Amino acid sequence: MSILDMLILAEKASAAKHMAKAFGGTSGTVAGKTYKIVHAHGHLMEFKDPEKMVKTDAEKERYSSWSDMKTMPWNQADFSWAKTYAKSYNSYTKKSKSTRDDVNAIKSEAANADAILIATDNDPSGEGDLLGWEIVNAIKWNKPVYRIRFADETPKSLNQAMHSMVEITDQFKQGEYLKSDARSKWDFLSMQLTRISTYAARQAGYRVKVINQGRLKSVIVLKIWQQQQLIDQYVKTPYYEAKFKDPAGHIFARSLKDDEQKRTARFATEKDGQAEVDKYTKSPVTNIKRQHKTQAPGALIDLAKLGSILAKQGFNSKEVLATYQKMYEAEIVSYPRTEDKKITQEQFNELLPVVDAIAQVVGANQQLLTHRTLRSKHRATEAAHGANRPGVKVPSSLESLSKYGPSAQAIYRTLALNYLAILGEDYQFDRVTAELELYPDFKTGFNVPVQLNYKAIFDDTDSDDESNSVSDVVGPEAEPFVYQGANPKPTRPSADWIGKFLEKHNIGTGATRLGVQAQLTSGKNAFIKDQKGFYTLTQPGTIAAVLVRDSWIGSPNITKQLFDHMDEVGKLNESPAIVVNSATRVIEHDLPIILKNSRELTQFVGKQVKATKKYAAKPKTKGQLTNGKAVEFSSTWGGHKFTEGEIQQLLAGQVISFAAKSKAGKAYTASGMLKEQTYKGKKFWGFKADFGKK
DNA sequence: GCAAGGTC
Repeated sequence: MSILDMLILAEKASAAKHMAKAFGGTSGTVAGKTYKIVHAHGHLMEFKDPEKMVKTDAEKERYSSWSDMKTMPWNQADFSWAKTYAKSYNSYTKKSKSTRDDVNAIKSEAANADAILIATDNDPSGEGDLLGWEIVNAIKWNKPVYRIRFADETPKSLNQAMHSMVEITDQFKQGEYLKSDARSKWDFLSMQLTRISTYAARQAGYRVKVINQGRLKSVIVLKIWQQQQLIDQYVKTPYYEAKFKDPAGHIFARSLKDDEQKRTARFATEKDGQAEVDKYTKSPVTNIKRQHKTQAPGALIDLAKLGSILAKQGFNSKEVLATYQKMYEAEIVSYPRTEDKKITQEQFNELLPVVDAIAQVVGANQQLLTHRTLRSKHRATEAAHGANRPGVKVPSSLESLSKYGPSAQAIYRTLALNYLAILGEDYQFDRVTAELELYPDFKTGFNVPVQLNYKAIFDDTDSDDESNSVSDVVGPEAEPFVYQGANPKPTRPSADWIGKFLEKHNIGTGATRLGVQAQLTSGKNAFIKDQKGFYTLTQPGTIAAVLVRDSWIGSPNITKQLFDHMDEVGKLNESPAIVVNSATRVIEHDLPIILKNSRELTQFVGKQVKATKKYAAKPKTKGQLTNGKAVEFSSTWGGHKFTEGEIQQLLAGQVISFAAKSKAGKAYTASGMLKEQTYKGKKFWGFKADFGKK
């Protein structure tokens, strides 16, 4: 006899905490059901390695290969799609640990319940459904499963959700689960492109570790590479154009809308420009208009934007993510991994009593914080977490935050000022416009600040605005002059620029966008070098990019297509198998392209190669053991190449001896036999010397 | 040694 009607499964600790608050405890009665709340921390399960999802020895060999391109594309029907406990990484202890204990803890609580309720936020990608079902399947649950979804974690929303729970016991009829499961399989299959790229780079003679490719990674490195090409190919082409200037320095110019207009107004030489200018005379300024305008504070920032602001101050994304996480756990800042850029009225109200204290800590002028209502442009009707902002717990000082990490003070200051700006009044300015009496096509326009208001707290505009120092006195006359301009230089790749690109194409999520950039910019095998937010590709990064030129995986369109099909799966209009199969179409298409691109690598990375030595995969010998088992092993050892006779002896399980060389170059006689060995947790067959008998 | 998606 069960003790509980319902085991409520939350996605993470903070959600479980909010539910406990909403329902009156970690266990009790809600909506007429007895319950207990447990929580995961994200995905607790993940796919096993490819070679561990297949049955036969031949399949295991096929799916272990990094060097035989004939083994790809993989046949996904060979896979069991079995999952194993994920390794969770703790940034405090810098240790990774299996989620086995977490799953078992949930399992033992479930033993007391009649049903499990998957309770995660209303994420249209279905990720909450997937991680819920992963746990339900892992504990071999065979009783009813229910589902609630909620837009935010306020008691009101959570209690409402409890009154509209639905039964979803058949997971294969649940669109959200099916679509997200298909997405995860698609992404998993895309790992073939990493093996293909690694192989292709080595074949081309590059001593590389792993050349990672995927929907995010490939798009990011290729985009940076293409932009770098544009910059390298950029030729500054000056042009000379007639403009006018008044005594205060205001420029009067024509607005050149298309290329045709630009061609007729701009000249290639200064001489021709001067000839054009000579056609004009000094002109009185007329039609001066002064219009009063206002501008409300901009949007609140998300994590990617915060990362790019701090990058300019010299903090790297990896450190910012880790420090932010620690500050979130201390409740000093709000939940990090959100895509929300607005907040709900409740979230606004919650913070209102402490805004003066926050202002004091960051040194903002409290007298500017007069707009104590939430503007509609910042208000969301639903937001699970709300935009990144300070928490209700206010630190005693900025200095006290240093214990969370090097960027802690900068994170808090930036978040706080950005948030406090929405409590400032609108920026007030005069828009002044004027034109020339003799040549009315020549116009000027500029803004004169009247009251900075919110901009005095946090200025969100890029600095390419008109200078504030221009005088607001226009005219009375303006004289023609030769203006020298040039075609614009392509933007330098930066964290901000990549963030906007990914967001525009809907690639990755708020959490993964910054995470992947952190991954690509750190470690020994980094693909991107980050210099105060500006990106350049390292040598392996350049190799990764060149290999995916003209490929599908390097195109933002592949994610769009994947998501479009996922939506159809979600509506049960399309079979998940079609989505998963489309990954195989990508491998078929991209494999020959990557191999072809590898032949052009020297053209782009040739000069940067440190080790010019050709580097090829070690030659392997295939054969059969006396028990019939097929094995593959290196055909050389210690500088010695096994003879045909030695290979037969090794396969027969015999001990052989030969002249070998140590790494230091010392000659000795090696004796040993063929053995199954383990390297970094992976099993392989190879010659094993018996040093005891040497 | 591999992906992207959650999480700490």
